[in-house]
This record gives sequence, structure tokens and C-alpha cells, in this order.
Amino acid sequence: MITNRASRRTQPKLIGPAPRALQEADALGALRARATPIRARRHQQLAVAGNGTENVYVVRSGLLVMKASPPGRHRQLLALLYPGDVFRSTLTPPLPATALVAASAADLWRLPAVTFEGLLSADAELGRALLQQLADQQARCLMHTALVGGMSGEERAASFLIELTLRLGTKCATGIAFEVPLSRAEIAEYLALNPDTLSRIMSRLKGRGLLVQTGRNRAVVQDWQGLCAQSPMAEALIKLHSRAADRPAGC
Amino acid sequence: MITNRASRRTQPKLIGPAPRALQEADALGALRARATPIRARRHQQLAVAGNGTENVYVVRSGLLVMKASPPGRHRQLLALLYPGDVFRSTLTPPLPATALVAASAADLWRLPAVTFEGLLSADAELGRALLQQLADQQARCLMHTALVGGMSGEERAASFLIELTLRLGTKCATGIAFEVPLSRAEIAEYLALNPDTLSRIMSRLKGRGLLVQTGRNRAVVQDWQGLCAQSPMAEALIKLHSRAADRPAGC
DNA sequence: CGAGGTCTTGACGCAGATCAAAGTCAGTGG
DNA sequence: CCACTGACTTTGATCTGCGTCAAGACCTCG
Repeated sequence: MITNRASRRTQPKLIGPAPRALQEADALGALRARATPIRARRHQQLAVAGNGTENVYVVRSGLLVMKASPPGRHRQLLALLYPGDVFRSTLTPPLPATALVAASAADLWRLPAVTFEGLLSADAELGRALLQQLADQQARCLMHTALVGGMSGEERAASFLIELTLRLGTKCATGIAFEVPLSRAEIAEYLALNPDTLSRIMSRLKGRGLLVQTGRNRAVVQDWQGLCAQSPMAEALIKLHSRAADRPAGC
Repeated sequence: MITNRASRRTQPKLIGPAPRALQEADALGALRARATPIRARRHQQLAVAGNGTENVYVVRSGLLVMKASPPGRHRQLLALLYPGDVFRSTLTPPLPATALVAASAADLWRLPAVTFEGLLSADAELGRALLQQLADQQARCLMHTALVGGMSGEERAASFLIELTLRLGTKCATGIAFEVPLSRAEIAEYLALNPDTLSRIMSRLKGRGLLVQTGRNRAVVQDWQGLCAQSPMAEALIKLHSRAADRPAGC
């Protein structure tokens, strides 16, 4: 749980692995000095594509989601943003109702795009860290495309649980516990599944003893190996999400 | 067809709209001076994730595709790369057999990642252009996720045709003609469909008079309006892909 | 304790996958 | 120039995973 000493009002439960790029860089300080700290409540909408001056957001804690709704379709959840991730509206597709929404309470830094770019050209190390960070987010996006495009419903659900475990999980007596900051419907939107179908799949996974639910928004993975065996992408997900030392190690 | 005067051995047929970010920047010259020009033949594999020194590629002409195969699955085609696009292996997901492959003959610039980053920190304008370019590619990736996750087979196929038309199309007597640089199987891998199903869908679209095939790798869109009407994302695709002046204008 | 939202579960239908066979095209060599 | 070959594509028949609709159960909060 290596978090930057500076902004310390994070909630332990939701801290994932150390956000890599933008935390390795000590140039981070320069960013913080110019940024406005923002505290977002669950369901709070932070940015809509194309209003007013453009801002850059850096996630410090919590979980954010990027939502969009193609015309005449039900909403989709296109990406999850974890601590360390960077967001600006030019990263979003030109779909209607594209927005950044807090899935849990979250801390962010906000700064005008112009300021942000000024800092980048002034600080080469920060620039390199940012490039790495953006590449990471792009890789995750492609991974999600591969997931949605190539896997069965059950494999998608398993992959999602693996991702959450890697990001939000903490070891406990009976396995790895984590908060699920999304509703069933939101998870379904993320996995390109129907909520009913997803519910069925989850029941099946629970039935197999891979995990148990403890309260509506809490789950414990009881059989990590078994869960990983459900997803062809388990190994890749681990590479992608668990770079911190304190994660449930190598499947 | 605003192409950089310097590298002029491009094939007219495959030139899409002006690649935006990395062409607006006149800082481009600095890149070209340090890059090795590469000519790739169809099916040539350019980069595999994680071999030797890391290179950055800039697409100058032609079409490249990013392929990957999740373990035990048939190959997937995760992204298309058009002139102006930038590639490096850190952008790819950690899936097996991830590679950059030329879908048509193509020209590229190759330069070591270190050199590339050096240029970026030296040239603020180039840095800004690159940021814009990467954001663009990210937006396209998210768009594709939305496509694969939320649309029916027919809508996906229509969207793909719209994309190709915007990128590769040239006006002709009976409509907008373009080369299709991918086989049916590859298109299917891109759209997360079965080749058989895709073939059926294409027949249906042809039957409705939206397009005709002229030779195995060539098509003419006869009813642009009608084609756009088939895809809920038509408008967004136009925003995303047609920033050049000589494109078939606003649906 | 009751009301409203969220989640689960069953019955049913359809879009798209799969399998198999025939058709089409480009390139090759006679 | 034409027949041959092998890869690609189309099309039909059948199957199935997932979406849809609807009823009921379950939490959570007033």
C-alpha cells in the first residue's frame, strides 16, 4: 500500500495496488502543487465531454467509471479508472452522454489542460511517467476489448472478479475480500451482458464455491486458483493489474 | 490528400484522411530526421511485444492491425492503425501472440523508444501533438469497445464499412469506392463475429443495395445515407474519422 | 414495519455460432 | 488460352448461449 505521503484522506478499503507510473515519478509533487484537490461522492458526475475549459483529472483514491450511451441504446460502461489513472475529455469517444462518474467516494486532482501540458514540457521525467501511464490505460482498454469480444459470459464475469480482486482485494481469514463498488446493472454494462444473465452467472460461480457474498456490496474470493481457472485471460490480467508487491501473488 | 511531402512512395488508393495530430505539428521533421523508414509488405509482422530494444513506430501510409490471441482462443484483431498513428509495445495488452501486422503494403518510421522520448522532452510542440494523437487512438479504442459490446452484428458490420469509407474511400461515379485490406476472417476477428455470420450480414447489406463488391478486395458504397442509417454510431464515427476536408461529408 | 429499489430465478425466443457442402476467385502451369 | 488447384467465401441446416419478460425474494432505509 505505498501511497503518496501527501494526500492522506484515502479510504483503506478501496486502495488498490500502487498506481505505477504517476507514483514512481517524484515529479508528482509538481503536479500536486498546481492541482485542485477534489472529493467526489458516489454517483457524482465529474466531467462531460466538451463543456467549457478542458480539465485533466488524476485519480488519487476510489474508483471512477467512464460511461457512454450510443444513440438509442442502453448505457455502457467503457472503462474503470483506478488510483493513478489520468483522465481528460479528449480521451473519450464522441458518443452522446459520455461522462466520468464516481463509482465510490473518490479523491482526485483537477487541473486545467493548459497548465497540465505546461508542466509536461517543463518536466521531462513527469512527461515520461505520463506516457507510461497513458500506455497502461490504453493496454487495459485493449484488454477489455479482447474480453468483451472474445470471451463467454462466464469468462467475462470471472475476469472482472479477478480484476477487482487484484485491485481492491485484501487478504482475510477465508480468502480475499473486497468491496464491489458497482451495482449488478453496472457490472453488466461493463461486461456487455444482460443483468439477468450476469446474476445467473454469479450464482453459478457462488454455487461452485469460488466466492461468497457478504452483504450486498462485499464479496470474498474463497478459491483464487479456481477463479483464475475460469478465465483464459487470468495470467494477462495479473500482469496488467498486480504490479504492487502486496497483491495475491501469481495465480 | 494532404500528405507530408517528404515520404512520397505511398499508394494513392490506401491513403485515408490526413492523420491529424502528427501532421499538424511541423515538429514532425524532427521525428523524421531520427527515424528509420520502413517498408512493410502485406502480412509482414513488425513488432512482437517484448523482444529486444523497444521501438516506436509511426504509420506513414497503408494499414496495420494489432493482433492478439487469448490462450486457447482464436485470434482477435484488436485495433486498426492508420497513417499518423503511433505504436509501441507498451501500448499492447499482455496477451500471448500480440503483434503488429501490415494489412496492406505500408510505410512506417521506426525509432528506438529512448530516442523518441528524448525528442519529446526536447520539443514541446511535438509532445503536445503526440499527446493529442495518443488520446485519439484511445478514443478509437473505447469506441470499438462500445461497438463490440453494444451493437448487433449488422450494426457492427455497417459501422466497419463506414469507418473504412471514411478512411480509405474515394468518390467515384457510382458512389464511394475503397479497397478492403482485410479478409473476411480478419474482419470477423475485428468485429467479434463468426466469419459465416459476417458473410451472411454482408450479403444482406448488398441485397439492400447499400454497397456492391467489385472484385474480392474492392467495394463501392452506393448508398452512404442508407449505410449510416444502419449504425447508431454513424455520427460518432464520422466525428472520429473524418477530420480531413476531402471526405464524404456529414452523413 | 412497510415501501421501493435491487437482485434472483424461471420460461421462452432469437441472434449468432457451428458444421458441412457447394460455389467463386486468383494464380499456376500445361 | 484454358483447365487445375487451393484458398477464400457463400449459403443452408441445426444448435445454443444469452436476451427478454415476468414473478417473486431480498436487502435497506425511512
